[in-house]
Amino acid sequence: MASHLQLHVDTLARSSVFSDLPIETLGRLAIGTSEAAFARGSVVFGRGSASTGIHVVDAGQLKLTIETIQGDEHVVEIVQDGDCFGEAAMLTNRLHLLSAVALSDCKLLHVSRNTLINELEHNHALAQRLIANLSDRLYRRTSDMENILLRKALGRVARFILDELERESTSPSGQIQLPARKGLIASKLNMTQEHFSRTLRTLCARGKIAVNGATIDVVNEEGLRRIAA
Amino acid sequence: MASHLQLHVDTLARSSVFSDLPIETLGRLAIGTSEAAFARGSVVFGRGSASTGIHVVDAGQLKLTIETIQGDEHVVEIVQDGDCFGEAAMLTNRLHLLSAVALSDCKLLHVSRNTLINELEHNHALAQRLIANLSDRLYRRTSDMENILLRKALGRVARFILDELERESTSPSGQIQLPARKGLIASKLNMTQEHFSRTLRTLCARGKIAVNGATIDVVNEEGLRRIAA
DNA sequence: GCAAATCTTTGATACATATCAAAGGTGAGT
DNA sequence: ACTCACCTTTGATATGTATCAAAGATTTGC
Repeated sequence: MASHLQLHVDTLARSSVFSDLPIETLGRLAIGTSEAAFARGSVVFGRGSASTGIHVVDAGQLKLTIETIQGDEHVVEIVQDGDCFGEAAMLTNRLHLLSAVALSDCKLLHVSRNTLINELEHNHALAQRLIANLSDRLYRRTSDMENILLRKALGRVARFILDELERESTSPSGQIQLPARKGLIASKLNMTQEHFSRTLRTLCARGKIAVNGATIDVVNEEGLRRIAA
Repeated sequence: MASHLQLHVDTLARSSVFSDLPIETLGRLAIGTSEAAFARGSVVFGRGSASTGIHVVDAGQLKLTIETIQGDEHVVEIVQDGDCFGEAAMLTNRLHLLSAVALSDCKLLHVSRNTLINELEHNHALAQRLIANLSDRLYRRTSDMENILLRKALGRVARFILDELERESTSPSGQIQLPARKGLIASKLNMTQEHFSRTLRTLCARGKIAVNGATIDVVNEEGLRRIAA
């Protein structure tokens, strides 16, 4: 039992929201935390369901999507190790707008609403972490909107590649790995898979990039920048 | 001087973020607060500028937009009395993604970054208000994305009208007032002014609504709902 | 209350992107 | 290694929405 809790504490400490919080805080949160595995393709929560708490990804990858009744979907975000999701619905006490679906087998931690709300009642450090988390999310969401609404397909893809290039300062300069299947990225960029594929080829034809499966080499960064302006 | 501060305290108390906070908190915030008037059309802050604090609308109406260098713009939000804006850039300490432009003559309060950050350092009630404010904003932003990305023009306009209908529980049932110029609403719904105009006429032709200037009567709510599905 | 500026509607046309269909790849499980 | 399922590419066509242009309708400022 105690070791169970200790594992949860460790996992929480590795997440972006809860890292660096006092061990006592994590201990109290861990009591209201449960772990669950989700197989590839399973739905963690669906649009319109009530929020029961916040989810933290321990392992695996998930997509957060908005969907129509007819089955159209749009990927809003792809989350993985250390990310958390479902905060907005929990904190506003409203129904989930997004659906969360496992893209690979996942291990998730679930911190219950009550536990978090109670802790938040008197824990100022936690409140500050949450503020940082929410404002960052809001900022990035605004940035996504900017990319989707202001640019045409060619510019959106160019911007996406440049953003990835910046995020992956680790890998060999001038090369990125697509973070998910192309169809999902296309969806996040608000275009069809087919159109994404064609757009990538256009960028190749213009000598800006070279595509090799999920690997993209940026041949002409300055040119990309001009397209993404 | 003291009366100046008192006025700021009153205004802050009328805003959605700061209302119901202890008078002492508001007093401290008021010290770092300045008031400014902005004429119609003037820019409060532009995209890419550094955040200096948070803005609270005392009177007037503003648009928050994302813009391209070429001058294309998209309205992200229309703010007015009691609303505040600029939180995300301030709290993440990043540059403004949005531009804020006065749609009418405005009176704004500006709470400086330092003042707010300092107060936030030890004021838990304020932190909780900020969390509520941010999560609500994030939730609504997600909802906007849903409307823009999942529906075609006809559906977006239908959804917009239904949302307004719900917000305006005050006015005579089945009637709404457009909250801004049509061109701005069109932009918020990610379509041209021309297309918005045509879409409105289509909804009239189909017997769902009746348009009279900025007043829209909902003739067939159920039909609208079907279109907005 | 009138002129000027600004907003809105309408029409004709062009373009970006979606959709449908089918072939080519790639990877997982046996 | 082989098959089956799934992902990706390519092609042909359809459609939604933007753009350009100009006439009406409001609102603003003097």
